[in-house]
Amino acid sequence: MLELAILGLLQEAPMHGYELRKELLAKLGAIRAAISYGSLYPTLRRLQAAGWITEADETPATAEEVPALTSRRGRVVYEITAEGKERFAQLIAQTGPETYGDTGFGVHFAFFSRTDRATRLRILEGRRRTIEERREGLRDMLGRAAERLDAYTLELQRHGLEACEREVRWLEELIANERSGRAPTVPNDGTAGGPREDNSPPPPGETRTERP
Amino acid sequence: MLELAILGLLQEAPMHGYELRKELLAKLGAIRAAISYGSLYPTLRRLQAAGWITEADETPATAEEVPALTSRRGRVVYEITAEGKERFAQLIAQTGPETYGDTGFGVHFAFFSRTDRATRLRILEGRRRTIEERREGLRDMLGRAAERLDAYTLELQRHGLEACEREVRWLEELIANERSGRAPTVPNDGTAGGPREDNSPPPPGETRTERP
DNA sequence: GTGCGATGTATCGGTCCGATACATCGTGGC
DNA sequence: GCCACGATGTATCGGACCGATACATCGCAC
Repeated sequence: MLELAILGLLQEAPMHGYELRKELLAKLGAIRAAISYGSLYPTLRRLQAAGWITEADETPATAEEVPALTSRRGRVVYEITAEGKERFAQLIAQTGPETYGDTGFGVHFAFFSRTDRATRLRILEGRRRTIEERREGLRDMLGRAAERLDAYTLELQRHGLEACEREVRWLEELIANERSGRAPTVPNDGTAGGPREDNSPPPPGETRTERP
Repeated sequence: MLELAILGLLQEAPMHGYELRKELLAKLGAIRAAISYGSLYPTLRRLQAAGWITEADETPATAEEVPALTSRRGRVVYEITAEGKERFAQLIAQTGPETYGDTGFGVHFAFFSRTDRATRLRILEGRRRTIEERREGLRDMLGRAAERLDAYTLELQRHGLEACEREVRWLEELIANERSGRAPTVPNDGTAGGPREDNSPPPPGETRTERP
């Protein structure tokens, strides 16, 4: 998952580790509370060894050429390679069971603007399926095994069930939106690259319910 | 986290690995989709090495004494020791940052019926604090950095924000309930003819010492 | 001039997951 | 009669990720 996220972010701009982590937190903040250096740096080294990213020189060209009086242990800026972009495209398009788990789905979703619509639909429907199954499991639990469990455990299940129902509804909305031909690759800054088959308004956007 | 859950479950009855996993899934189904044997069995061995659980003989005494014609690779039933109960009490009472994360909170909550009220309140309030901070982070993101992010990422944040608001409201309710001396809001009629020794969900309970 | 928080790179031990292997048991279909 | 198949059951391996920790530089407030 980290691999996919790093490759995706480096497609927007070259970055060094610290920056990458902040962007990761900004983009995935809704689904992951933290990204550890203990997984980030090893992953970067792995990606570099695979040839998917490379170190970029950081000399801004305008800077005076200060030679290494201090050994200048500076930041290491990474940029994605052509093979890296290919790898990203492959990872983003291939779906499996792990694509529908909480983290996997979140990461894939965060890069939907670089995903073609067919894949987006496949992922949204797979996720819906997964959540529906989880929902049914919780319903069974609350029905059949209720008397075996204490009130707190029951309340936890009830809350989980509600979250499932809510997410299914959210997914329905997103799926309907994709099908109806909206669902844009949003024209953000000029950094092109993603698949692009239409324009027009964002996902559900303003179709909010309640919230006084 | 697994350690805590295993110790908690074995306090209700001795169990073997397979059974333990099913009970774990039943109790934690709302917060964990799966429990892997790859973590369960090593943890069991660790707990046994620490003296917190032991293997129990499984011979039902009524069975005919069939000697090992087949090597009888049977199930291994574990039961908790006195030290294990002590360990559980210590783990359940001690709160730290990891107590307020998604998994940690869920596991602690699932064993609230074995937790004294002061600790329950401490955990609920710590969790609320954590979620409130996550919520503020997402709000900032949606406010300040909105134009840097594409529509899908934004939608993900929005959905995450809503989930945070929802959970905070849920926690408020639970906290109010704890303070007022009631059990969690259970929609079902009580009357659970508890098969277990420890079927007192309601609040005024203190930590108990069962097993005469 | 010095303490301190942000920036920045890096490793280590440990937890947990997913895949895999393998063996037993009961049941229903042929 | 028998056998395929799914449930039960124990177990290991490699890999992903986390949390703690270490250390070094920079700007700035006091």
